[in-house]
Amino acid sequence: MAGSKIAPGPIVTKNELGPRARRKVQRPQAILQAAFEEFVERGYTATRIEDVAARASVTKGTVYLYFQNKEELFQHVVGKLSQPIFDEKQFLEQHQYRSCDELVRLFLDTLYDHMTVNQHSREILRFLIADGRRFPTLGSTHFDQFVQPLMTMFDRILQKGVREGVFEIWTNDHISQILISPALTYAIEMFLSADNTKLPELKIYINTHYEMVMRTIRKARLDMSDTTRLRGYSEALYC
Amino acid sequence: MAGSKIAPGPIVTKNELGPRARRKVQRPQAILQAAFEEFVERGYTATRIEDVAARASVTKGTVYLYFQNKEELFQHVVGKLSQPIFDEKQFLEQHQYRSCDELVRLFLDTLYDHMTVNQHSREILRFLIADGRRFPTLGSTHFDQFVQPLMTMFDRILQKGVREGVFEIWTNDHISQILISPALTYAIEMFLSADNTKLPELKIYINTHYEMVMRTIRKARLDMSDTTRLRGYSEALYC
Amino acid sequence: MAGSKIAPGPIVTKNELGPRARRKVQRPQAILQAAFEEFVERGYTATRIEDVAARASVTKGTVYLYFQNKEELFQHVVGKLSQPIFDEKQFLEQHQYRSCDELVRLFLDTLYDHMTVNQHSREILRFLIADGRRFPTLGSTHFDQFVQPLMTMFDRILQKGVREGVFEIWTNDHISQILISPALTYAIEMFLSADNTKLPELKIYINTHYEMVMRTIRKARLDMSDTTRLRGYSEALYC
Amino acid sequence: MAGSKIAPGPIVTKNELGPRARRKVQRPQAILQAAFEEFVERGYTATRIEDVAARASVTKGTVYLYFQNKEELFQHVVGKLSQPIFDEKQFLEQHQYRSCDELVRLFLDTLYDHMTVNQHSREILRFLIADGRRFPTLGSTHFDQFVQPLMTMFDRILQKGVREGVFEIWTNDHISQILISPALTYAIEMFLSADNTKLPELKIYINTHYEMVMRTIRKARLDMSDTTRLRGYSEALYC
DNA sequence: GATGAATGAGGATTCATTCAT
DNA sequence: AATGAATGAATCCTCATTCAT
Repeated sequence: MAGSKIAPGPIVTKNELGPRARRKVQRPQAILQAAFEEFVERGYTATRIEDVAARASVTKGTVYLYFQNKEELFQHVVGKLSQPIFDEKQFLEQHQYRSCDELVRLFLDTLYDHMTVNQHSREILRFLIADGRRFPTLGSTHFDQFVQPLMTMFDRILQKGVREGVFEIWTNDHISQILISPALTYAIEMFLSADNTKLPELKIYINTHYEMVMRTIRKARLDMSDTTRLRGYSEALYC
Repeated sequence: MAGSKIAPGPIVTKNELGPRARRKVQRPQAILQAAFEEFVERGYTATRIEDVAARASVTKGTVYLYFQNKEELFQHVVGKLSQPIFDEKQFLEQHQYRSCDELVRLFLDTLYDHMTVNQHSREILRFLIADGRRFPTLGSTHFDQFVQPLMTMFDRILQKGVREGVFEIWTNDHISQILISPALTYAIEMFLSADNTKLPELKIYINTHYEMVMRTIRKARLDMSDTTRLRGYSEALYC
Repeated sequence: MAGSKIAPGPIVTKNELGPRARRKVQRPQAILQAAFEEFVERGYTATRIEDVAARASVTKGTVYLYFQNKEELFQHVVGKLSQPIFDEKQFLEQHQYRSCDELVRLFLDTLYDHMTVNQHSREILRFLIADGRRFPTLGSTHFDQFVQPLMTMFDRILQKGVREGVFEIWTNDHISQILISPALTYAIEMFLSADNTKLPELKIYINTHYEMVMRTIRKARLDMSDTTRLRGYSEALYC
Repeated sequence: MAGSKIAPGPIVTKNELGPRARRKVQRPQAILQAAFEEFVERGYTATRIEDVAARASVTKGTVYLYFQNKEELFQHVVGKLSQPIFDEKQFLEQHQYRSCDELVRLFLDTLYDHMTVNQHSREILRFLIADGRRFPTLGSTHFDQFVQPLMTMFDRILQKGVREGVFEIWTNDHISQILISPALTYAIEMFLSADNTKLPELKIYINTHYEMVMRTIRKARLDMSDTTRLRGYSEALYC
């Protein structure tokens, strides 16, 4: 920009930024974070730009310095959240020597962990549902960017299991979606219960979910005689 | 509930109501219906009382004749929706001679049918999620009135199956909730996909869901040599 | 509207309006008048709806009850002003026995009268000039509705004079426009001089204007010895 | 005037200015020019300092370095424009041997030329009319600096004609103003017609204007018998 | 009971102006 | 001298709510 010609302030030889420049980089981040929190707390319509600004410790005007308007701000917030929560390749490589059963368990653990720990991954759902009508693109965008990758990865694990003869999938119709569903239910319960009093204890919930998955897809081995088998590896992974 | 004020006093066996009285009874119903539709379409904040009024073919003032304010109107709308979608006793009596497998299937069919056909049953979810923060009571109210009964009924079916020796349930922790989850996922997908292009075909989806449930809970499949393999432990857990 | 069904208030048999209805008719007029005055005083951009409202003794909201937004209000104001200031047929019939000289004088008198007495007829010019860029349609609309009729009428008078042999017009090019110009100059001076101190005295100004017109178009003056001096050439040009 | 601060200190006979000093001189000029163009395009209120700055290739801050605030900037712009468009003495000396008829024609040609070619001379009018109320001094200032000199010069030509016995002025009341009026009308039409489609062809318009003037003021000579006299000199001057 | 005109608090957005760099 | 990030007053417009008819 024009600034480069004039080189305002010290000619920075090192890679340090002046306080102005540093702030200019941080501001939009701070605003996005503040906006996220406000949107989460109140929803799109009820969120006031002024509150976003206050939370980011700036004033109204500053928000408009970085974002055209409220809608654009919202889109940016959601866009940032829609990023895939974990990298497929990395996941598979990292755990390439695990059994398929263990992969399923790891997948679930990672998924619930994200949902629980990472507020972002969870609250985006609320946006999509609450303001989906107002921003029709959001839904499909998020689906492509966030949900689809999850599904695909789970599918890969299933297929791996099938190839290795440990899983048996009787249909390809929506099977991943159905098997993952309890995680969604849990997420939704999380924001339905204002106080988390009635919320299921996560550990136990995952156990049951995992068991459901395994019972659904594990190949029935004729020579099974160890009734405690299910317990074993589950406990090995999850303590 | 609040509905009692408004509820048309169902059983008017004798003399019909005069036109005045009839209107007095119908007006609030019409307004509630209109409000429901508007709230569904736009969410709480974005819904304007005037639009509700117009949709109900009355004027703003009239709305305030029957409801204190916008918030009360909303509460009434949600309250009305939260009523259980199907009656447990009736369901069980009606199908008392069915096998447990069939009961599960019937339960699922009924559930999906309600969600698909009955906009109310589906959209209430959106309310809860979208405006849950604004109305903290909603979540738990709805849970008690709407979700819990569903859960309980499914539980009864499971228990019946266990008693009859066809189902085997290894845990009591959230099992109903987890087994029903795919229905919730479907509902959410319904309002996330603006156009219903990508929506799974319902029949197939239910089939997979049903299969998942049965594989999870059905006692040792016939083609397995050891049909009793899991019994002991399941009974130990489930009392 | 809905009101008719219910007939609010007394069933008015005579042609009296209730206080509400009466106000409803008067309000838009009052708002338009107030808007006109504010726009005149400050121009489009600097005029605040709230001030318009205050001047009309209502509140902001009421203005928006009758006009979509500021721009529409402005358009209405201008539209109302653009109406022709006097009726051509009526003017000609009313004065059919006057001499052409008298008609010219009457035309000028009427024109200046409107400009002087009727603030509207004068101030519209300011709008067109000041905010013409913002509302491109205004200019041509006003020209068609307001200026063109004036011009046409003046033309008719000239032609009448030519037919009767008292006027002689050597060209058709913009002659009306040029002969009327001093009125425009006067109008503009009127709003350029904040205090009307330096303003020409109207009567004298019109006299000079009239004389200018007559000297330009009157056929050979009587005190000239050669009354036919210009005839040939004028007829050649004007057909 | 205010211009003195900014005016480049006209007579720099000796040593050239260094780049710094040169910029110090050029900046305000560039800003004034940019401001002029923006004010012309949008009017006072709708013009944003930032746009002025951008057009002058500087930043907002720089504008405030040279001008206290928006209003002062505007005053400077108008002040600069109000300078007389042509020098009376120069004009008269330059054309001292022309006939009075020719002087009138020359005067008109110069006037229209300025209005047409020189955007400044024309647009100042728009300022005065559009924002006259906001800046009451503007009107009279401009009148004194711009209009009055024009009028006076035209008066001088008339008086010269009278002295030489070719013009006959029957009154002193506003005669110059009235005779010059068509030029104003033309100017106004220029900015009323967004596209210059309907605009009169300038050459022809001036011809008619000139003819009007001459018919109004030329002394009726008894011995006139040459009906083509008017054509002659008009064509001589204007081809 | 019903109406709908009127209200005015509230929120999005703009932009002149300041000032640290 | 120049920059441009930050400010916040100002203004348009909306809409829940009231109340005279």
